[in-house]
Amino acid sequence: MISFDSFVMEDGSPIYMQILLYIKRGIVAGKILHDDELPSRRLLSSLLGVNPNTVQKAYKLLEDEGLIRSQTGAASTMCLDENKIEFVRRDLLERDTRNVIRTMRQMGVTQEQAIRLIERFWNEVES
Amino acid sequence: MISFDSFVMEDGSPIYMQILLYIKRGIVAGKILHDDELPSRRLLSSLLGVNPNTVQKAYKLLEDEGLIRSQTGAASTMCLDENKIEFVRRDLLERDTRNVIRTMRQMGVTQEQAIRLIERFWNEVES
Amino acid sequence: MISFDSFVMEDGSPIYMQILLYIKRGIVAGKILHDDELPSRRLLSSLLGVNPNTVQKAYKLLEDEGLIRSQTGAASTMCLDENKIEFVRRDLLERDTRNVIRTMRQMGVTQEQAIRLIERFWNEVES
Amino acid sequence: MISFDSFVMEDGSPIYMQILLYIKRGIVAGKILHDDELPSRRLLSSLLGVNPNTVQKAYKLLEDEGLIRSQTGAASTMCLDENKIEFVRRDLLERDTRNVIRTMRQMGVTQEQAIRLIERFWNEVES
DNA sequence: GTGGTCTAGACCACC
DNA sequence: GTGGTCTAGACCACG
Repeated sequence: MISFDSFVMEDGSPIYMQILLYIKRGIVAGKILHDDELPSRRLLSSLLGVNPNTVQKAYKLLEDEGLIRSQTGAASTMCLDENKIEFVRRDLLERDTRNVIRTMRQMGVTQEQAIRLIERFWNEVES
Repeated sequence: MISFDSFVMEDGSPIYMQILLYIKRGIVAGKILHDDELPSRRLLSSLLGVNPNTVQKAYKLLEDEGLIRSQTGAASTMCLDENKIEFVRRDLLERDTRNVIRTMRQMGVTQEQAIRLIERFWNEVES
Repeated sequence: MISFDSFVMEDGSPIYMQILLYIKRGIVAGKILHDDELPSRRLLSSLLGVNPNTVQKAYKLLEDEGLIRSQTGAASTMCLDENKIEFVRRDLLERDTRNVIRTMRQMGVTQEQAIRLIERFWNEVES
Repeated sequence: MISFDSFVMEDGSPIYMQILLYIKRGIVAGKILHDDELPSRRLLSSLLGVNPNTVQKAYKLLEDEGLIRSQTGAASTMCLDENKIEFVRRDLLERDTRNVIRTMRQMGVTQEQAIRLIERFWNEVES
């Protein structure tokens, strides 16, 4: 069963999108594998303290992307292969990195300063 | 007049918030100074391809924070001093860095890999 | 459920203000009581042929005044006590009366003529 | 020259509309007559403390209704006849009276109470 | 279904 | 031209 222990809710972006990205990042990290079972809508919504509809929306989008297989009466499972994983990896890793860099540069931070910032805060951030 | 040349619109967060943060990051970068003139709501909205009200919302929030001075019939101007700038800097730098790190860790990226990614993409990102 | 049967839309003042005043006048009239349920934003907006946001604005202002209690997923309800009712009564009765008198006097109508006009039209106006 | 001494600015309705109605009510009152001269845009705007454009807008609407005659280089003058006056009278007097009555009835005020209110406040209201 | 927010377009008052 | 407000429509999260 996929763990949501390290899920941290932020505000500013829709909850269903945060759930969706959390799962995609787990795929990139290799922590979420083919055939892994997802928690039920009901269970996850109670874990995260959100509405079941919100979880449903995230699952639905992942299913539309072909990353999740749902069947009534049984747990949804991940439906991955090397191609999909590679696609998600490229998409997320590059996009996130580029966003970081753009943000830092907007603040006038140099490459060296950015690296220093990451080193300084790396071990403080809650996992 | 404050330049929005390097503004890049993303999705996932409200447009008015992206505008607000772009300005705050310019303050941190030292590219936006006290008494600098802001583009009018109409001009900026047409530059960014959004509704004037969306710009208005960003400006209004900055005015509520005391970072902008508005008077009808004249251009809005920045209203900064050392204290305000330092406050914005601390707020943004930490928040952005922590977000980056959390995202990276969710993707199973180590500190060393994160630094490598930044080095690799730093010069590719449009300024 | 509070009735809006006798609501008549005019132009010249913002719709959200007309809705707000209609409710306040119902409070003064004793037709709207503590714990009465308000129609939902969507229902009322469709009844009046306006946008749900316009209703939302009126409700929000009433909530800010403490006259309405709202919670997502449930109907909004009136939140009244004797003090609030008396405050609204004094505010509205005087303000409306003074406006009437100023208008009439601008038109050169004497007190006697004004009373005659009211007597003449009183029973013609739709309730 | 038409006097604006008793003009009282309210909020909630556009200023240009208040000016327009003030003039129409003066017509109804018989205080404004055919061929009377209107103050210039510039003079009236400074008297009322508003923008010349706002006065211009009111004058323009009155001109469109045929109640005002404008000619460059000379003062605008009222352009009235019995028909127009009667039309304005019916329009304003009836509309205002009906509005008053509807407002009062919404507040649960009886005809007798309404008359009492008017008698009570009549002499208090600034002319 | 409920309340709340974000974006959009038109209008008002001012310079 | 400027800043500000009102109305409108779509979307989000919740019950």
